[in-house]
Amino acid sequence: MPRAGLTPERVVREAGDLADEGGLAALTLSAVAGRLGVRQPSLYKHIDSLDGLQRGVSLAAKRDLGEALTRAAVGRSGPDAVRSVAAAYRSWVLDHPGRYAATVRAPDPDDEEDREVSAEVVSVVLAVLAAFDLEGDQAIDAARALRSAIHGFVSLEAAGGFGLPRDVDRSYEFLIDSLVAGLGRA
Amino acid sequence: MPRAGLTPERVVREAGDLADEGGLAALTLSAVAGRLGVRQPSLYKHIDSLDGLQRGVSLAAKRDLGEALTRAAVGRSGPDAVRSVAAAYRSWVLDHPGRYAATVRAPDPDDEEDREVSAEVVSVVLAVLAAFDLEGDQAIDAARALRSAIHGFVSLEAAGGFGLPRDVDRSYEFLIDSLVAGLGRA
DNA sequence: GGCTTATGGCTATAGTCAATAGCCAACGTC
DNA sequence: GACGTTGGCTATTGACTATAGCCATAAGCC
Repeated sequence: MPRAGLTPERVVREAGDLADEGGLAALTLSAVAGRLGVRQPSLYKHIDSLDGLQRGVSLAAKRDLGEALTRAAVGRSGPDAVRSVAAAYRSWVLDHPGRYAATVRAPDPDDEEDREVSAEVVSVVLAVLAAFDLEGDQAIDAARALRSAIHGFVSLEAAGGFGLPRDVDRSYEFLIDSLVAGLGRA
Repeated sequence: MPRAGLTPERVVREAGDLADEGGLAALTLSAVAGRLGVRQPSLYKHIDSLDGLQRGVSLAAKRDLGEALTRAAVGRSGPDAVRSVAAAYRSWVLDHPGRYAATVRAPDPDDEEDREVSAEVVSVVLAVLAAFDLEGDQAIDAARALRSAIHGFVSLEAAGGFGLPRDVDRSYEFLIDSLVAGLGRA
């Protein structure tokens, strides 16, 4: 038996690709193994469980999303930065629907690594709102609001939830612009 | 064998209860059958498939949510109506997390019945925004924005996505108030 | 009441999953 | 080149969806 040269990283990457192509439900160990040219039980040499694999996909996705958001934020501030980050968020999700779905699963509250990468995403959102002169709790509220709006929109969009024939790009701009206009004037 | 007196409605209701108690993942035919005092294959006399059962749970949930929103809207208008509907939406979801999760699954685009009950929810949102003098596409944009914001917030909340120790009720109020303030000023 | 038919339970079973046990060849180390 | 570790493998278990086919109950009809 020649070795396939697997690593946890390769398995996680392939699992992410599979999820993006066929939805999170298509992420089965058999399917991942098939893609890697290996039998299903062999994966257990590299992962703990299906749950662990999904966690791996989720962590990698959050890291990647966080980097994309950071890139979108550099050199910008205020409403401009918010719009840029929001656009980057949505476009990342549309490119990686399955990986994004993996990030949504409720994490174990004392999963330190997960908290860390999640905090990074939140920190970009907080940083981008810094120019709005919100203090203390209001800054947290605003970050939650922006995250909620973006997450809600892209989730509904990904689930095919927008039935009416209205341009989705414009609706997204409207949402972000409205929220930006409303922050601090509530 | 005494008959258990099942109906599709009872099966769907029990399935919804199960989903609310243990999460959508806990919704298995064996578990539903166990609750109804019946063997798993017997359910197939009342439902088509697990997928069909989930669709049933989703439709019933959307109907129930729609009614709750309608009740919250009557006799109110403007920002007051928006806040009332938003509060009703969130509280319904917190009461029925599993049923709500069932509604999120991407429906078949030509499922007429699903389109109908989904449209009812959207129509409440549109009605509640009527006082904001938005015309044509802007009304659709605003409805999408409000739905996205609410859905995003409650989804993140249900998934345990708000780590920081800030009161969640107040963050929700902030979100809705900010959006209301921003509508029309974008 | 008795006959017929449709219906709603049941057992048995196939097929797909995740997961574990235990085997053996390939590789690294000395 | 021998040795231990590692990364594949087959076989198997148990949970799940789903189907096939049985039979008692309930409903309708004379």
